[in-house]
Amino acid sequence: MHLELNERRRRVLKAVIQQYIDTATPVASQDLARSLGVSSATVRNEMAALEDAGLLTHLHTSAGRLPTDAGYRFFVENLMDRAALSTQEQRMIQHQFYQIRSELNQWIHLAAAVLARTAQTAAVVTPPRAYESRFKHIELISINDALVLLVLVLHEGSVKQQTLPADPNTTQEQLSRIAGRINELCHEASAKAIANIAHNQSTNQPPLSSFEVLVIESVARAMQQFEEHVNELIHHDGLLEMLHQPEFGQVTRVREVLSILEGGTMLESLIPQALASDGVQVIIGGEHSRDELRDYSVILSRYGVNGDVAGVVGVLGPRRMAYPRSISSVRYIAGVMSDLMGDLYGERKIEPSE
Amino acid sequence: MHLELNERRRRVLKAVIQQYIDTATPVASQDLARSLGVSSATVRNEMAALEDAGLLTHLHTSAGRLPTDAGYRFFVENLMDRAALSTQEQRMIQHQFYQIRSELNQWIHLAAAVLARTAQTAAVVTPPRAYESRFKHIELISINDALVLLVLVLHEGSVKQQTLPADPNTTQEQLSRIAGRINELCHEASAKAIANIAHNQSTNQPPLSSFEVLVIESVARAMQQFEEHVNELIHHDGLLEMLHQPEFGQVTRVREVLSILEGGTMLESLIPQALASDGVQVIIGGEHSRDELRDYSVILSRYGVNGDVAGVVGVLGPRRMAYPRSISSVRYIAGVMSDLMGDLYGERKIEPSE
DNA sequence: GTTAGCACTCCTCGGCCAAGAGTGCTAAAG
DNA sequence: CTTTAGCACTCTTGGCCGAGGAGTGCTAAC
Repeated sequence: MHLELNERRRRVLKAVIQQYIDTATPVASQDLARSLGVSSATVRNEMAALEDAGLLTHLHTSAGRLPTDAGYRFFVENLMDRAALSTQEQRMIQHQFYQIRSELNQWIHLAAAVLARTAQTAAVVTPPRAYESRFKHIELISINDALVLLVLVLHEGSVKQQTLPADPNTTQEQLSRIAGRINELCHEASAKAIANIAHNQSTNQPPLSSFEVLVIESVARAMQQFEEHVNELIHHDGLLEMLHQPEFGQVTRVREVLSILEGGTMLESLIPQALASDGVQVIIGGEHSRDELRDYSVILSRYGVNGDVAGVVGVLGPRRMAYPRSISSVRYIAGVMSDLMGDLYGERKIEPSE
Repeated sequence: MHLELNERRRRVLKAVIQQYIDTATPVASQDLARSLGVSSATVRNEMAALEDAGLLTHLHTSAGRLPTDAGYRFFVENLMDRAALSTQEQRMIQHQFYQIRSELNQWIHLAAAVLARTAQTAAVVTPPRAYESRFKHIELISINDALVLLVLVLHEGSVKQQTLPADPNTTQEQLSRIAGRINELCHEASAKAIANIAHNQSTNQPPLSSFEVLVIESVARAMQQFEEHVNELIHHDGLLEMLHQPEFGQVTRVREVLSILEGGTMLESLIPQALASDGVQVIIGGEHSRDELRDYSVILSRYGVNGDVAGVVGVLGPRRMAYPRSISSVRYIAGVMSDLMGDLYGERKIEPSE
């Protein structure tokens, strides 16, 4: 991967990629001659060499050069200026997260919005998910004669709600007592452990009422669903802005992007991969085996608290993407979100029990 | 609006519109001659009359006819067959809602998905919102030494969560006691009433601790925000499928739709209008004053429990939309959702107090 | 009132050509 | 051996033209 390239050849490659990212037009030898202080013929020779090396290509004889996947890859790994976001931008982002730090379920909206604006492409964010969710607390609230609202709080802070049928005339006091008992029974338990509590009735003293069993089973089911992330949704933002990029001149491109985002590729393939990796993942075009990604690049990072709970944040854009800026943005925002989550319950890791 | 049109002329108009909806191609006199049992010349005469009446138009001399806004309007109000969904479809939809009836926050996802598939256009759904939200219940859950999770349940069943800073070493028992006191203080109260509780400290006996005031203020703020629907989001689905329609041949169309959905037109203009109206609203093309809607039609219906809590469900598509099917779908799904919400807490309306 | 016939209009699409962009090669210069 | 000027060559792009075709509007006959 790390090819032998002399200094000037690297400069040419870098210049081609930067200009192509900037203008979306194949770059001609003439364009670089001036800034490199050599003639266009010399640049052409260098370009031809880079093309032999598989880093550049061109669309037809009389067209300028543009990078291949390998070219972009080399750029990202060896050539690119790793510019961080300006401190001003960092402050703004921090500030916005600070504003809503208490509203957990707005995080993903904010993260997607900020990332889309900062990286100037479409952003994707998944909500944080526990590897193994642990029970924290339930609450039972009477809604009317026959219905009860079950609010389930999981350890990493996510809240699930559900309604359950109840015996008529169950009072709120009774419900609170029941909730209290279940909270003790299920304290810190995993989904499996809770399912067992409902099934191995005999060990419970006094035995559980049928309503209590129903509640416990509902809790177990909700936690299992949560772990299998049946409900996991990808939130995205910035699609509209991305459509102004020239690569989206025809509607099929738009359809491709939408079907990557909403049609499963993201969820089935990219997100799991990002969850399983450390650091920022950069996937350029056809490097990924999924054919529908051929013309797109994806930059993803896990965020969260190590080994405890994690989500994914990142961007999706055309292969011709502002890699330096996008990578910095993804890295920075993943960091901010991880810090915030650390504040919320990272400490618990250090002080083992509550 | 209700023009004088003889029977045959109505038949011609209806046939033109149905065929145009079907094929997206201007319809020629020849196309209708067979099915109407007259010659193409006769059809042409009728078409010319309909054009004079402002119900049809054509793009250039040698092109077939297509409906104007007024033509579609006449069709929707006087000509269209009001076919209900098949009982099989109805059962399927009912069944799907039944499956997730307990998971309130999945309703809008399901509704949008089902509607998009049934009506075969893009669907939009807003979550149910109370006209004036009333306090139901809070719960305070210790997350770690310095942070507390506040879970707020509103009367119509929605749940808000928020984290608050707390004195170190506050125990869960203390928090539960505080929650209990606040639950009593705020019982069934409105946002304003709760804000007053926090401000008119003097009336409280014993006086509220600073943490209690913080909690109450947070509750009041959350409820106010909820009423002003600062956070109200429109969920949509089916965009990808709609892009296969021939009107989306160029990307500007896609941008237009996205900016209607996400750029404010929906939220600022259409949703409030639908919330304020009874029944199914049909807005055809330029009938609405917003220029960006010129080429689109919108069908919206309020759903919910009358005077208590309501949301909006509907579809957005090209003007050439399958009105009969879309209108039936929107009406039916709004009905199903209203029924479900009625089950949840509509009864309360009949039995005045809890 | 209906319809056959026909002239007329306007769009669509393919082919063609000129202009332009940019390369690759060659041969000369450094 | 590297660099560069020069030039022929290739391929795209955009405009233009003209044939073909679709569908109308009108007129005159039924």
